[in-house]
Amino acid sequence: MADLKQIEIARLAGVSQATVSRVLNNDPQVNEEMRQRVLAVVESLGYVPDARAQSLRAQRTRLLGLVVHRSPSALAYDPFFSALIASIIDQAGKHNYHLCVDAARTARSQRAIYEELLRTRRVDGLILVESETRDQRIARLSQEGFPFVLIGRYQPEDAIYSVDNDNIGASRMAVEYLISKGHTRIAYLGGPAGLTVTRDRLQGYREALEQHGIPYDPCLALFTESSIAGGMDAMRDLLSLDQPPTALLAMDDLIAVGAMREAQRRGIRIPQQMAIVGFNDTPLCSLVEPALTSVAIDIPALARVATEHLIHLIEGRTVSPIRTIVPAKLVARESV
Amino acid sequence: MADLKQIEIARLAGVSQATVSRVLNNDPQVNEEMRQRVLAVVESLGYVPDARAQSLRAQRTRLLGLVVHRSPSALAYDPFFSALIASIIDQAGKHNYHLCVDAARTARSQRAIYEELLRTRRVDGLILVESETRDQRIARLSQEGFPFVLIGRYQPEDAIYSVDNDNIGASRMAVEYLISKGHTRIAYLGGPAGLTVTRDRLQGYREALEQHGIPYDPCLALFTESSIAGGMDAMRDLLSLDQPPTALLAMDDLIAVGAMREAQRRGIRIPQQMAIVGFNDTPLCSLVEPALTSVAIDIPALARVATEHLIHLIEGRTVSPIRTIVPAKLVARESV
DNA sequence: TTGTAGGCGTTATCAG
DNA sequence: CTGATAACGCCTACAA
Repeated sequence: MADLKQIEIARLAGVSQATVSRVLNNDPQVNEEMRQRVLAVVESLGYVPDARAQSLRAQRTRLLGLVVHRSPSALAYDPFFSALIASIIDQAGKHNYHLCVDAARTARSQRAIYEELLRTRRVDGLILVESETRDQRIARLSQEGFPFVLIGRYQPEDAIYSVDNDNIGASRMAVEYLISKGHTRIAYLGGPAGLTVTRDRLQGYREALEQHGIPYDPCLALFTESSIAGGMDAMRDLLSLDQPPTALLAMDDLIAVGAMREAQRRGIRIPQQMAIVGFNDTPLCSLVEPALTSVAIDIPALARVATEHLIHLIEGRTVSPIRTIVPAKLVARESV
Repeated sequence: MADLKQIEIARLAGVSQATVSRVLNNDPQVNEEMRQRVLAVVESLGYVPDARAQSLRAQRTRLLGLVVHRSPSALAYDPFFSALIASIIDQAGKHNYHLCVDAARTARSQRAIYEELLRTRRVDGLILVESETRDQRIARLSQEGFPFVLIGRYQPEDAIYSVDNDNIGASRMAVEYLISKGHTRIAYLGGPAGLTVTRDRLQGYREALEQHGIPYDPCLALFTESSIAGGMDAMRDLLSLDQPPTALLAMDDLIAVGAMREAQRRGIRIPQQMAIVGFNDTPLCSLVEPALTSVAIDIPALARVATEHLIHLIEGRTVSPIRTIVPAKLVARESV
């Protein structure tokens, strides 16, 4: 039962091992009778081909890779990442691929993990997230000709496959919403400054301000890590300003919730004294008091496009690099 | 650059391919000079062995499998699972293993996924979670002699490797805490009734009641799905009872938060009119108002033990099956 | 239509 | 101590 291989099946069915292989691969030109004979044995023993041998032979593992730049605890509590991973697993499964997830805490180990995944050919392709302006990984992977897609942005935009939210537009929309509510002193809480998402959303923020004749005040644009603690820190900084803002757009819900908590801790009422908009529309939004207004990202769509493009790339159906933009929308709740 | 193999290295170093392999595997009996010559070429070209070939040859992939019985969206928003996955990735990485995560929505596809992972030998071993009393998977895997560990419980307990929280004890402790606060009408909200966790925590609940002479009322023990919606439903049921409870222990934080929300929506004050204890001590606890008292599970410890035992099993260091219990503790906040 | 045989890149067992 | 050589299980020309 344990070490079943095609040659065993062949013996029992009285055919050659090659025929077994052909039957299993639906080769149309095998005699119907033999096919049945082989299939009968295969079924009865529950034979399934060895993925390791197939991987070597076919030069592909049917494994997709995703490396997350988070410590385990940060990953665990970031609903955006959890949702993304879940959606990718789902999509990959539909195409008969599996997902191999790795985490890289330190910058040094990041490098090593990407190298290992790439060079060992353990995975057929990679999905990249959280791109930086001059992303080392992207340069490396393009140069090696390794299949990958980016969820994010990279320049020049037509150089690689990428999928992204309409970050600039979504951010502009969110700020315009705040302006329409009468706010003019609006802060922006970004994630790490190097990330393209941070910058794109900053740009949308600035565009909206400019369009409404509100001067951009650099004191109101802060960068922090994507966590509740990061949001709390940022809010402390904002409140120590001479002229604190009356509204803020945070780059994700964790930051927004952290900021909200810190403000409330100091007796500031939301939304009366401080309006807050988050990003990602995670379930957190409806759990906090008041419920958080947030920009909804279509994570399943992001995952779907990324996965499908990657599989196309892997399977050699080469099309020219494509950039896909997934729309976002504002979900109004009580925090504005 | 692309298709580098040992034979290329061998040619450039002027040795045989076998020697290259030996050097890479730290065979102590290769001449130091040759070793250096080979290593020089390896370094300069950045050669790394092909994992696919190694997998076939060694009959192992260095991949661990985890199948999550959740729909993508449910998985995404369940902090317990996210934390568990993250911790396993972390541990596996330390032993040079990777994690392959799959999700099985329907019962039918579950079966298929386990079969495929097992039979194709795509992964070297499996980590199982959410065991049921008569778990099909476990019977199957034991029978096939496939390496696996269970995070949960299965009987007989010494038949397999398993790691578990002290669920009975933890639950008893939580209920005793509620009793010490003067409650006598205490409800239990379990997850799906077939799961051993659900039953174990129910048992601890009953033991605590019994010990304090409080009769067990089956109307107060409800089973629902692990989600906020599940908790809301359950609370509705509880409140429609003739004698609603004044306190409740929920099997996880999602259920607890759902129950809390529903109670608050109906004007019930927490903890004055209804005390609530959750399970897992996820970050949700400090996000809700009032902050949720919860039983803290040591997820990293669970992941560590499970991963290490599994790797032992895979690598053939056979010890007799072991059951490990990880202690839990109560984290008191404001909801009691 | 079917069988034979070579090779995917490694590792490990032999001789030398 | 090193170099041929044979697997590992599968797929696919090529030959029959």
